[in-house]
Amino acid sequence: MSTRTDAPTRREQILKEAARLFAERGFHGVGVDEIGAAVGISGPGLYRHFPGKDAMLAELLVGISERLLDGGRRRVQEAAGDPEALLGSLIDGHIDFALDDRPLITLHDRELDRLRETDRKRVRQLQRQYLELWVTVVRELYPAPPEAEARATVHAVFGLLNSTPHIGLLGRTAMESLLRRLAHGAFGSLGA
Amino acid sequence: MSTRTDAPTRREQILKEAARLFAERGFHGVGVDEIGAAVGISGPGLYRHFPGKDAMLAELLVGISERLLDGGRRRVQEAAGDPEALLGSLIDGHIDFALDDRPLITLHDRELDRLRETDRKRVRQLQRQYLELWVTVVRELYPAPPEAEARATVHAVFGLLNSTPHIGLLGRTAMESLLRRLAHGAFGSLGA
DNA sequence: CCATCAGGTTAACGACCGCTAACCGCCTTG
DNA sequence: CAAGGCGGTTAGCGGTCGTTAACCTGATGG
Repeated sequence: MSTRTDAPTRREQILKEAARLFAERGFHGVGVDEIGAAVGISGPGLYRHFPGKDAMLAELLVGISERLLDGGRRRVQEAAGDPEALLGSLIDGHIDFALDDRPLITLHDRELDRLRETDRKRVRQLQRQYLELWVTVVRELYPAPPEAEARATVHAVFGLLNSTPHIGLLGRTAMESLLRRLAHGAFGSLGA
Repeated sequence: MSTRTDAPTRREQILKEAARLFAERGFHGVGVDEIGAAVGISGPGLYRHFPGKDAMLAELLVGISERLLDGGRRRVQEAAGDPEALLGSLIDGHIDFALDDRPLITLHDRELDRLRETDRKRVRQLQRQYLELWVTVVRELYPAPPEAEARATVHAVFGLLNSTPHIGLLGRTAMESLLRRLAHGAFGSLGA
């Protein structure tokens, strides 16, 4: 667990505020002037840090997809050979992500089509690989259902876990354990 | 079950295509010319049927919210006194909706903030009432969890059921029964 | 101590978008 | 058969948006 203590760079500030604004009002609904204002500079000043508005969205989506996949792969390494523990670990990791980076989780399946084809393909590939991690372990644990069904199940559980943006009043840890229970309950129904 | 055989009106064509386009590219990402082109007329021709682009989105969102709530209330009437059957009925109804009106389900929690305050409040109120239907029956069936938890659970299951936009290759009926099983599995975890 | 450069500023341009204006043909109906 | 309105059309206006141009300033380092 490496925690950063140094101040965020201007680039990072911009990305964070852009993520929040894009999630709130949609990519096309946010102007560069607003993003600039959110970090205390004015619109065109952003172009010292990014070649364009598209590039900000691209970096956000590629970034989150890479971090999700990396985290998933790390967990596969750690819990190799114990599918049950691994699935639990993947669920916990995804929940942490959904609760910590709410705007990014929102963007991640909402604004994908606003990317240039190159970036979009890259993001989709990363997402597919991440999903594949889940599908593999789900199929080890529940061999009965056909692959398409396992895939759809994982998708649906993602939808369940990512539903968190809408909610507030339950507290972080309570929400965490609730989502964990619900996800396990959903997967469990594959065995019955 | 009342099925319509008469041809759709121009208004209905417009709403359907607008829903599809809004879901695909976002409200701000679609121009009125595109919507017009999708129904074979050109941009400004739409203003013979709607006072503006906002009004199309408003009618779509209010419409879907009302239909969801009406269907839910009907099911509450039909299955009154049998919470288990009622929850099953609500789940089935929501699944039908999610599979039949995919673009609308997408819009419904994605573009709500693009509405004028009046319409937004109305939609939110309808959504809240619909959610309340679910929360009531869930609390009857699983009295242990506090209300906030029941509410978050219903939200999460909505996320699960609405995840269907992303998927295709499983076939309508297979998807239907899978989602039903997953939703019951998630709710079931509240009793353990 | 001056040159450089990173990181800002404001002005402005061209494209696009929602919407209005003005016009028109066709069906309906008294 | 004339009148009117329904449902279109094209032209164009005003505003906004992403981006570029030109300029400025304070810190840095040889």
